[in-house]
Amino acid sequence: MNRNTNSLTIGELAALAGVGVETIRFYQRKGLVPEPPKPSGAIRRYGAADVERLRFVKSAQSLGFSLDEVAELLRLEDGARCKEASYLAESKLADIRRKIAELSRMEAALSGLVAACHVGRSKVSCPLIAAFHAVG
Amino acid sequence: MNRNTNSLTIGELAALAGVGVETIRFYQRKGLVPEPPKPSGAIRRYGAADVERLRFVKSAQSLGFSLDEVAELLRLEDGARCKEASYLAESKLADIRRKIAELSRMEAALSGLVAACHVGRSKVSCPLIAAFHAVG
DNA sequence: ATTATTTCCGTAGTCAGCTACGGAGATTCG
DNA sequence: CGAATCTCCGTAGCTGACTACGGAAATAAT
Repeated sequence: MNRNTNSLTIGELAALAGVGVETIRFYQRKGLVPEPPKPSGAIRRYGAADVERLRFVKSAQSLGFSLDEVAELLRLEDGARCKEASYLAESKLADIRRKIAELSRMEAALSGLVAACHVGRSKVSCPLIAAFHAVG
Repeated sequence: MNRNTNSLTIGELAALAGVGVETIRFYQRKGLVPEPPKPSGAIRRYGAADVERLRFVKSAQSLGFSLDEVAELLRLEDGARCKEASYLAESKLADIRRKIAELSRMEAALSGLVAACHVGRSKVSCPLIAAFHAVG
């Protein structure tokens, strides 16, 4: 499993990244992941970088980013021009920080609930929504 | 705008929560938000709690929770039994903490990129994906 | 070498989450 | 009071993100 050799078939890539083969093709059509040239016969080969890229797409997606937004994040990874990259990065940073803040409020509310449950009695009400009053 | 009076029509509720009227009806059918009884004529009335609940749904959704998962979070809010509530809460807490950890790695990677850009020269590459190598 | 997988590629179907439509009744405005 | 606006409810259509299908060509297995 050499880091610089592209020895994987699309099926192996899919298995390693935890997605379906059809999902990879779909992402290729959208330009989210590269469609490498055919080295020998008629079968494309993939490497470790492709596995990581696919995992990144899935992670970002589970954090509430749409595929279009993931594409923007990937443009940063791919090394856009500094000026525009930093502009886009700042905007994404704001998104990310907002998400972290909201999740932190959720976490506080839920861990409070769990703690109250473990202690025992006490009126168990879950101020999950209340934790969001301060949000935008 | 009294906190305990339900004086809003569905249209006003939608405007305050920043969603469409049809979206509210859709959520009512799914059981995510209550469909109050008709007080006088044939028109339902809503209050501040409904506004907060809708905002919560939208927030949770933007953090990568599906509507089914949001429904589970809301069951906690609605005061499920302590035993089961705490079990579900612990599981959701794990989700939330994983999301926070992933977002924090993203944040570190991106703010590093922005800092490098502001400093000036230096090869601007964005190790966004690399920040995820440690993830599960 | 023949059979079984797998790849490739295009097109079509599926599911979640809305969004729009239509028509009857309720409410509000001038 | 009459017209415009809104609500109610059911059903149908749309977008994003897959997922399945089908048939030819390539590769792997026995």
